[in-house]
Amino acid sequence: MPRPLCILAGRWAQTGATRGPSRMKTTKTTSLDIAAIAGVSQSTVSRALRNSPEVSEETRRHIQRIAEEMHYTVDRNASRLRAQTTNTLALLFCEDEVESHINPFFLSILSSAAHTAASRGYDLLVTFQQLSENWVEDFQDAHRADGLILLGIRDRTSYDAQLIELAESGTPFVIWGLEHQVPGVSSYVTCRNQESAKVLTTHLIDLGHRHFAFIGRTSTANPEFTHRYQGYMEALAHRRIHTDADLHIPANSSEAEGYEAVESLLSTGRTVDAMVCASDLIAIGAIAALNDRGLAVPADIAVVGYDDLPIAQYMRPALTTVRQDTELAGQRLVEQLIGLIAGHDVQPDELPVNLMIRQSCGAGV
Amino acid sequence: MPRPLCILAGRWAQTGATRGPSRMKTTKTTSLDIAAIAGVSQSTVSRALRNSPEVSEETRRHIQRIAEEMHYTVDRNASRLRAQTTNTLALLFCEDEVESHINPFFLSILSSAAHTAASRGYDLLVTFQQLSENWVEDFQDAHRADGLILLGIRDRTSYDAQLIELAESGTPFVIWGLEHQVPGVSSYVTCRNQESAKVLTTHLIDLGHRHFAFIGRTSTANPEFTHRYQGYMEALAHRRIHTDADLHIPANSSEAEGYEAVESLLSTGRTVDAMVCASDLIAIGAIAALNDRGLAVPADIAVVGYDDLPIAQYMRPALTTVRQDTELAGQRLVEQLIGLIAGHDVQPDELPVNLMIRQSCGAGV
DNA sequence: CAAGTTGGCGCATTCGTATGCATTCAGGTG
DNA sequence: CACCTGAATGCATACGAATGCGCCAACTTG
Repeated sequence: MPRPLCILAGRWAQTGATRGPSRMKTTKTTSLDIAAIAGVSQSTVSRALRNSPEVSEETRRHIQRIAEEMHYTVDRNASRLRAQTTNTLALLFCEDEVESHINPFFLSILSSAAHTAASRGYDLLVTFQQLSENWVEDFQDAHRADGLILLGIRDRTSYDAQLIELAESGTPFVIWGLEHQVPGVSSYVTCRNQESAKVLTTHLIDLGHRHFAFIGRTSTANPEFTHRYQGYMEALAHRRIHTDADLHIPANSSEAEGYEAVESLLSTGRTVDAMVCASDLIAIGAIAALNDRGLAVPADIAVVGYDDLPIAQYMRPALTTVRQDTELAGQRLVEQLIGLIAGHDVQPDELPVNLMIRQSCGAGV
Repeated sequence: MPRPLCILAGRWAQTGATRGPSRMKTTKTTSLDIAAIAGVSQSTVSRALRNSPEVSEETRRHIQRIAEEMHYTVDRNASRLRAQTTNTLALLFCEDEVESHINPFFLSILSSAAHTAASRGYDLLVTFQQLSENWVEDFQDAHRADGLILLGIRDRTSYDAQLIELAESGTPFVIWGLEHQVPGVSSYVTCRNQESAKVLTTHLIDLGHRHFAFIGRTSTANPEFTHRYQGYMEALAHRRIHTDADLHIPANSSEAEGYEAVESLLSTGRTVDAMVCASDLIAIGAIAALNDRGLAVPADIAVVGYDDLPIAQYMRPALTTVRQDTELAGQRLVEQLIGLIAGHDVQPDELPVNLMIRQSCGAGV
């Protein structure tokens, strides 16, 4: 028996002058149209396009070919409404008012995260969020995103309450750079900050430096910098090198604060021959300040940073620093988040890093 | 007569163990729930929350208060499906395979665009798009976004066909840095590249430089650089300063190409005392190359860039460059796009720029 | 060969909101 | 006082895809 003859959905050419000027609008192609052409039901079309095992191989191919020919694409809003999902991940840059420009470092994470999300069929929503606002309602209740990626959370204390609320609401999320995990709900990705800072500092010691300073604000509030500081102190302790508390200057990650930190350090008149900066931005500011005081890097003083921004290898002297694998980071953030959304247990990642030895430490080529 | 007694929608506490482990799920609050509590119909709730003039001031306030107390938020998927809109803007970073890392310059545009979009009630979707893929179906047909913002289109020829297709599909879009307009459908935002390059070059001439080179690839393919080059040539012509064709070295916007360009320039043995780079990244690479050859900036040779990346003011010598107002750029891109979506006629923007005179040109403080 | 099994598909309903149209009621008019 | 007007609200449906359930035919099995 032949398939029943089908009537093409008869809704065409409603010239909808609603929006643009003179924008022609034939009614959009729907799964019903495809069904009619393929001679099957709409349900079958839906299943075929989602690769459900319930449709036969043959029918599936038939439908998929027609869909492609018709340039049909599943309407995401309808799909999402019905399935109660968003297929969207939200990436939040958490901003301080203090820090006006975002760390360029995050851009490469963003890029990698966007690629990974796309390849997994997820959309990526980007927002820049103030501390004060509350995300939970926005993202969970309004079905804006299935899960969150949090970048730039440096000040844990300010965020703690919100993180707890977020976790309690059951919204899956992953954090970059802060070891905060609620099994089944949230996870994190960090780099081996402490270990790498220790290696980096040891390298400076091996080069003969003995008078160290550390620039970067540490506190429970600032976990990455704190771990780097701990690694630094470990290396010094291990080699029995003394350092004073006033040789640790707080600074957030910006050129400006790096600059200021060095100015205040120099004004104390302390002797320093090596400076470990908690980020490249700080190092860049620090080197500028040193130059302005007539001090040469690395001849008079060695400086190292952390992040390996693209600029690091093109500065003169080129900056010795620690490269974090931002591509992997973005990828893992997304993969973990998708795992959490699917209800899996995921393991946090502590990514390996690479020491990039260049000239600013006095050892480079 | 009192309002009819209302029955609370009786759908609660279905423990849906579909997704997470042990994730409690009471049924989501809907506009029907709000309606029941407020003692009105769902339609009225919908209208009240959208501030429709059809509901009385009193009812509106009543409903809005209840909605707030219940932490109710409109479900975006349902709303979008019904209204056939997405309230979403897509921002595409158009990538070359060549250029692996994105210009940090774009990050600040992104940030500003995200803020502006949010304040207008739009979501911002970010993707990194390959040349080859076709956006039209994805974004228009699948209701992924109401309009597109295109960043990083440098090579016009490769994109032209796609831009035309996009315009024909009626998808509103705006482009950064490329003067491409289809009235009612697309528009653009650029900076006054030519004018500012002329001013910048004239400044170098005033400082006494006479032997110029320009580094940056120009072609119809690369409109921003081309305009900067034109401004540069205008300034030279105006002051009757001669320059040869081989003193114009092509380079895309990256440190690496800037570096190479200078190497190839120096290997020709030509005398040059001022170098105009089409972007800061190029200038950074160029300065590195000069240093590596033992040439001092600005003592032996002046170098200027374009973009005013954050790093520019912290290099030593600090880089003389042209600041583009990225905040305004992001804002205008979004505002134009929203205008186009609403069916308005919008005017392209040519934003003013600022000359940032620092040390690398030999004039700075 | 009858009875049970299963792969493949269709029917009907559902997701939560927006909106055209019908309805109601208060106030104004001739 | 009958009638009209308009403001405010309710009713019913549509948006387009996903999915539980039921049906049918083609098998398998004893």
